[in-house]
Amino acid sequence: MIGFRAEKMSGKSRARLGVLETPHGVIETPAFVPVATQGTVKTLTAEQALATGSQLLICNTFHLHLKPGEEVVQAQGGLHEMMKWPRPLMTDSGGYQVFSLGFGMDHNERKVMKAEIENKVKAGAKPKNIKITEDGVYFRSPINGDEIFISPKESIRIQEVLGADIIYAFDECTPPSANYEYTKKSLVKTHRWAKESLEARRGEQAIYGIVQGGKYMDLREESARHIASLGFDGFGIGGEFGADKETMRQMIETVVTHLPEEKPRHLLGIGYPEDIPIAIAAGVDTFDCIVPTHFARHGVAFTAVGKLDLNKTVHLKDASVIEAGCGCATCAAGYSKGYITHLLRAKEILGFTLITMHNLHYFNMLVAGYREKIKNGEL
RNA sequence: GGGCAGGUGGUAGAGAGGUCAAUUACACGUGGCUGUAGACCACGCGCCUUUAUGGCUACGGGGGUUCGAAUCCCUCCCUGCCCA
Repeated sequence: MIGFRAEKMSGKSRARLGVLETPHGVIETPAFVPVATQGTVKTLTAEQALATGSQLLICNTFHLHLKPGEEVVQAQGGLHEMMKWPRPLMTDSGGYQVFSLGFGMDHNERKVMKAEIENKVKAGAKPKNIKITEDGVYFRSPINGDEIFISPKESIRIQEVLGADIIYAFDECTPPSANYEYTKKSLVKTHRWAKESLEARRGEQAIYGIVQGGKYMDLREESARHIASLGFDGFGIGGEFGADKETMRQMIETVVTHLPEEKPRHLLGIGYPEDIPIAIAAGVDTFDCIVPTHFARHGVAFTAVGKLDLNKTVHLKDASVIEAGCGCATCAAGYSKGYITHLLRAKEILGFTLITMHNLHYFNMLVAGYREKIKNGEL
């Protein structure tokens, strides 16, 4: 089980400084949560991930069920032991894959759309590669085409075998292109699945319910109220929030207003550095995002002055580090931009590791800075 | 000296008379990426412009055949292998 206490509430926003206690240690919140989908922060050892200042990781139920299978993880002593990650873990339920392997794949749709889009997913629409039923979702394994059925009960069963500290209810992450009617119908299902997920839990793990509702404010409110009433240990806020950052801010704030103060809130899959203060100010305690790790493998480093594309040949003769004064393992050791650019161009995996370490450190330090600001009454 | 095989865009390598400014890959360039399908994807990549069913110059050099040549013929130059 987990415990959460807010140490300080901001007077300027809904932001709060807190401590989340878990069987594998405490997390100072707000906290950034690196993504470790397949039981690894891609390109890093657990020791390296720890060295970036990461406190909590999120793994993925669907992917670990597929490979290596939860029984293998169990035979390895559970997720923490297998990964050699001594600190807290959460597992996402597989609800995101209902989007990413469903409509997301069909329409080449992203979770966050940069502009208004056509609401082409209407009630009754069916994704090509998966089958969403009232009871659960039939997936096709991207590995070998096997059919994989995940229901709330099955997701919880898998998550209990995996053994993270915090698990999630199974939900449907709706696509940005979903119209009102589709989103509303999906929400009814997600709410029922939330209850079934909660009832399926047998162990001592904390379980978070997930608020959906897409970009529709009334559905978001309804969802927050409903999920808050079910007795979860904490809350995830999923899906997308409309076309611009201001809408996102309002949406998250509204959702948070309807969630109990004494329980932790996790924003799923957000965000870019500029999204982080928005989420924190709206009252979010933890948030995960693939951006620092994913971009690292595409050669992009994050710095105080913006993104730096290290693929570019202009960096080859640059002997300076990614960011002067940066305390990450990469910059502290003096690995130069030129060297990293060379590694990327030579397709040497060390390049990815070096940028991943920098990026995660950058995100973690950014959030540590916001914790400081809350402490000092500046946020 | 003789014989054989070749010379195509940054590189490798297709193409064997019109549909070729030339398949493809790599390299290169520019964008994208928000609970990870993706160490990935998209686009561009001779030059010019009024960006078009546009113009110009191009498949080693020169000459020829043909309505039309990267593709056929002659010749020169160069490269590799084999024989002397």
